[in-house]
Order: sequence, then structure tokens, then C-alpha cells
Amino acid sequence: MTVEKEDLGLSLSLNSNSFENRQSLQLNPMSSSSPSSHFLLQKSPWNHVFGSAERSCEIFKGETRPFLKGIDVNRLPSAADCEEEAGISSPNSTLSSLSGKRSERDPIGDEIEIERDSSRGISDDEDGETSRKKLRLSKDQSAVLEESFKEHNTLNPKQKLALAKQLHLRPRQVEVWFQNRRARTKLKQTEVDCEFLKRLCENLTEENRRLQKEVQELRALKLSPQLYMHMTPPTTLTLCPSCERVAVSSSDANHRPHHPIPISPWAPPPPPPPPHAPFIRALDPHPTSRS
DNA sequence: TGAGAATGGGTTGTTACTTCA
DNA sequence: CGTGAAGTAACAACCCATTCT
Repeated sequence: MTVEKEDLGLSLSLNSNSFENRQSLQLNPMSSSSPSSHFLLQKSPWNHVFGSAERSCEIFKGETRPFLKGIDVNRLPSAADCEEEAGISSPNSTLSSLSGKRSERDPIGDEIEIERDSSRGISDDEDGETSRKKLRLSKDQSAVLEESFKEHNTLNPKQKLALAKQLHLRPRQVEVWFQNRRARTKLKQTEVDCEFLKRLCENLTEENRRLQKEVQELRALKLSPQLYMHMTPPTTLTLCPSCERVAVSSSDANHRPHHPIPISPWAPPPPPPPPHAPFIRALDPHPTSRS
């Protein structure tokens, strides 16, 4: 199911690959100080994607979309919606372009102020009841929002308004949905990171145990000289002539594991791992995503 | 009881304005 | 008197914790 792209400049195809799946593929804790931050905090300058406000206004005027048929209209958009849109004249309406003193800004500031007021419950919810109304978004609404989020996890004011209009929601609802969605994404990412670190820790513990055992065996061998003398060198541990530490394999022509494994647990820490650090790579769930 | 919509407070970045050397 | 730097206020967007349905 695909919605016309021209409407919002968004890809709204509702295919089956879920966002979570795609997102988990981005886990790469070794390449970023905060694995999730680069994903979460990226801003999306896709203003160019949107057409003029007038155009979108026309689109929403009379068109009936099949996928919106079942939409639960929480609040019908005000009759002035199109006038609101017409007020957006700045072709470069970005997040930052809206900052600064309101009185000096282009007319959209007023619309946003209205929107903010209404969406903060100042006027909109006051249909006699004081309690806020939490209404479940319909499946279609959620699907469209989800698809938008897949494309870009932040919205500029134009996009917000357009989405709100399309879904018959208040702009504030769209904004809140995106905020909550980002929070959910971050939570999920944190869980994935946590799981990854847990596995990393377990593997390191296991590796440490194995090495300790190996050290003990070597010490035992050293204590029995006759046995020690007739022994072939260990196949896995060899002294590196250049750095005088134990390398994993001496037969390797490239001297590949140049990075020594310290025999003593109290030995100074090895230099930073090379890009080919085999242990880390083995843990990396998405080795191909590494740049 | 969990999911998710909504709210309020705090933070940050941008712009306009004012003051001062 | 003009000018640039620094300080400040206003504003919007965002994040986060929390409430509430």
C-alpha cells in the first residue's frame, strides 16, 4: 500500500520491514561514543521535499484517501486550516529559522503560537471538560506517522502541519507523537546496547578464564624442567621478538596478532586494538556496517 | 498492567536588542 | 559618531520524567 508521495513529499509505502529491525542494524558501539546518539540526534533538512503550502492545502481540501477512511478523528481541523497554511510563506522554514524574537519573524510565528497555545491545552481541550483527552490514534494514523518517522525522525513546522492536516490531528499531537517515538527508539536502542555490552562482558570473562588457565598450565610446565625441555613450543603462544610479549601465533608470516596477550593479569594493558581485532569483530552483530 | 498519548520543567540554540569600550 | 564585542531577553524546539487513560 502506497500513498501518493506528492502529498507530503514523504515515502509512505507501508511495507513490512519494521523500523525496529532497521534500527537495530545500526548498532555499532565500537564506532561511536554513543551508539544511539548519532541516530537520534540527526536533524533532517528536508524542507525541499515539501511543496508550497497552498498546494498541500488544495490537496487536503477535497481529496478522500482510501487509507484514511477509518481514521478516528480526534479533533476535526479548524476551518481556518488552509488560511493557516497560506500564512506559511517562508520558503526556508527550518527549525532554526523560527527562533529569535517572534515579533520580528515571519507570520508563521503567529500560527505556531496559536498552535502551541491550543496544543498545550489552553484552548483546544476546553470543550466543557477540564480533563485532558487521551485518544488512541487509529492504526492508519499510526502507520502514516511511523512511515514518516522512518524517513526522518524529526519534523520541521511545515512537515508537522502537513502531517497534522493529513491525519486530522493537531500539530501538537504530531509533535508529541514524534517526541514519544524518539523516546521509544532511544529506549529500545539502550536495551540493545545493554544486551551487547552484557555479551561482551561475558565473552571477556570467558576469555580471561581461558587465558588464566593457559598461564597456569605454562607455569606448571616450567616447573617440570625435563618435560619443559622436550616440549615443542606452544602452538598458540609465542614471544614476539619486537615487543617481547606473547603473540598468538609465531608461524604467521604477517605476524598478524602482533598484539600481545599479557601472560600476567597484572601486565600493563595492551595498546588499542587494531581495526581487525578478531575478538571484537566476532561479537559485532553487523560487521558489514562498519565503515 | 503495559502501551502510548499528553503534560510540565529544564536545556539548548538562535535572533534581536542594548550597553560599552 | 560609528562600530564591534559582550551581555541579555525572548522564543522555539527538544529531551526527559511523569501523569493519565
